[in-house]
Amino acid sequence: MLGGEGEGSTFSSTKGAAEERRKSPAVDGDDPTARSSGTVYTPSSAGRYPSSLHLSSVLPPTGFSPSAAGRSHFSSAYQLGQSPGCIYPPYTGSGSALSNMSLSTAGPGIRAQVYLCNRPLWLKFHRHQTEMIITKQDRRMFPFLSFNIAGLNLTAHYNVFVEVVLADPNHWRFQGGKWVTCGKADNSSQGNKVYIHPESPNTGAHWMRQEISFSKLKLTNNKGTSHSTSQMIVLQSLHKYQPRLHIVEVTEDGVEDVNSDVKTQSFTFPETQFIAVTAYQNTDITQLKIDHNPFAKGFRDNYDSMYTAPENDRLTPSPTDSPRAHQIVPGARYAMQPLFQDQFVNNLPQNRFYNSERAVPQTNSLLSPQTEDGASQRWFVTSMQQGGNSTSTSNKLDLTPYEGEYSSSLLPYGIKSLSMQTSHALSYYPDSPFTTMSAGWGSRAAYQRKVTPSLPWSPRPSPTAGFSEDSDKVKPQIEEEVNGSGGLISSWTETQPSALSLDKADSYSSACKRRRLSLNGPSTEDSPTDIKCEDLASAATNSSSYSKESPSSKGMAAYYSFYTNP
DNA sequence: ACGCTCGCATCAGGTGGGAAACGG
DNA sequence: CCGTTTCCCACCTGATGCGAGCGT
Repeated sequence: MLGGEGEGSTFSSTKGAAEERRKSPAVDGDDPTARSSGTVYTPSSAGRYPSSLHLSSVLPPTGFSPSAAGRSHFSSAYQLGQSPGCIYPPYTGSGSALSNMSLSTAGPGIRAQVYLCNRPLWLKFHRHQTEMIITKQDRRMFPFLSFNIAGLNLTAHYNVFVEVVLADPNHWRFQGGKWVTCGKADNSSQGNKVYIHPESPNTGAHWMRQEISFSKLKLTNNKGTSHSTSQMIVLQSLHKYQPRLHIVEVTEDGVEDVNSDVKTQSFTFPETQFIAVTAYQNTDITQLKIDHNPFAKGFRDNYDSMYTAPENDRLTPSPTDSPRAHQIVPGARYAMQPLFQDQFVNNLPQNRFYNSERAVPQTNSLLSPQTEDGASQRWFVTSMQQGGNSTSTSNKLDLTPYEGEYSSSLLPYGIKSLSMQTSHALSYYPDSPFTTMSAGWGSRAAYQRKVTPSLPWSPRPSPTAGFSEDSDKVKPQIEEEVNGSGGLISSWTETQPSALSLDKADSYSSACKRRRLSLNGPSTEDSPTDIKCEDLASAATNSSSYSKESPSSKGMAAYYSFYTNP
C-alpha cells in the first residue's frame, strides 16, 4: 500500500480518536499531499466532536441540545434515526435535519455541495440493501465512499471526515430472502465511529480539486481494535448504518474555529446506508461484490458458465468492463465481452429499457437536456427538497438537475472536469493512481506508463461529465428506488429484476442463503459477468434495476449524486 | 556508457467461500 | 438446535524491484 493514510497510527479510545484527530493521520503519514500542518483538531474540537460524532447514534435525543451542538443537524439526524417503527428512518428526508444543516452552514461563503462519485454503484447495492462485511481484523468498505466537493472557500482549510451512525433503532435479520427487523439495536455500541480523511486538514481548493476517497476506511466489529487505528470504524453486526460526510472549516493548523458553529457541514447519502454483517446474507449483494470488487475477481469465473442465459437483470457490469479494463485485464474471458454484451442487448426486450423512465415521466421535465459534454447533467439534491418529503418519503432522494451555481463554483477549478477519459469514475481504488495523483501517483512513472494510455476512469472524474447521458434516466430510477422510509422496501421489490420477482422472498429459502447452493437467484442467473458499461448504459436504461449506473460511455464515468446544504 | 522502456517475479494485502467454533 | 462469528484457504490485484533490451 501507499501508506499515505497514516496506517499504523493508533489511539486507544473514543477519546483517543479525538486525540488522533489532533494528530492527523495525514500528518503522521507520508502522504505527500498532506499539508504541513501538524494538527488537525484542538482539544476543544476533540471534545466537541466526540459528543456528536461518536455518540450521535447512541445517545438519547436529550443528549443533544441545539445550543450545545451548534450543529443541530447531528441531533436531528439522531432523532430521525430514532423514529420508532421506522424501518427506513428518515435520516435524510428530515427537513429538520437538513434545515438545521442549513443553519449550521449558513455562514457567508460557506455552502458546499457534495457529489457521491460512485453513486451508481451504491445504488446497485442499495436496491438489495447493501451489506458490509465486518471482521475482527477489519474489512474495507465496498463500495467505498468517494465524494467530490464543490462550493468551498478556496483558501480556507477544512477537515473532511466520515462518520458512521446507526441508521435506525432496529436489529436486523435476513429471513426469507429479505431483511426484517428483529428487536432493537444495541445502542451501547462503543468504539470509533469516525474516519478522518488522511489529507485533512487541507484547503478548499485541495478538496475540490480531487475526488475525496475513503477507500481505506475499514470496518470492524472488534471493539478492542477500535482504539488501534483511526482507519477503523467499529460497528455491530446486523445493525443498519448510515455514513455521513462532515466538512469542518478549521484554521490553517487544522484547529477548528471554536468561534464558529456554522462552519460544519454534513452530508448524508441514503444510498450509502448499509447493514453490517459478518457474513453476507443476500446472495445478490454477494454477487454484486464479486462483480464489482477487483479483489473478488477470483470468484467470478465460476459463474461465467452459469450466465449462459441472457439475464436482462444482469446485476452489473464488472469493474473491468470498462474499455480500459478490457485492455488491461488479460484473459480470454474479457475478450469475449463484446459478444456477451451483444447478446445481452439484443435479447433485452426493448420495453424493458425505458420502463423506469416512463414510470416517472415528470422527471424529464426537470432535467436539463442531455448534452454531449454533460455540463448540465448533474443531480443536485437540496436539503430543502429533502425536507419537503420528510414526512412520508423521508428516505427519498429528490433529484433535480443542478446548474448554475455549481457549475460556476466547480468548473473554475477544473476540478472534476478533467478531460481525462474515464468510463469508470467508480474508481474502485482511487487512492491508487486515480484519486490522489497529487499524493504521489502522478510521479510514479512506471505505473503511468502502463496504465495511463488506456485509463478509462479518471482520478478526478468530472461531475459535469459524469452525468452525461444519464441524468434524465437515472433520476426517475432513483426516485423510485431510494424512496422514503417505507419506500425502500417497496422499491426493493419494484426494482428487482424480472428474475427477482415479487416472490423472491419465498423463493429465497434458507437454502438460497449460500450462493453456491442456489443457482436460481437473480444473481446467479446473471448473464455474462462482463458486459461493457457503455452498453449497459444504453441498454439497461430500462429495468429500474440495473440501469444507468454503469459508468457512462463517452469516456465519462461517474454519476454523481450531488447534495448540498443550503 | 547511460537512460529509458518493458516484462517478469515477488510480495503484501484484499476478497468471498466454507467449515468449524461459538453462543443464546 | 440454529443463527452468528471466526478462521483458514485459494485466488486475485496492486506495488515494487530487478534485469534485459533498445535507442541515444
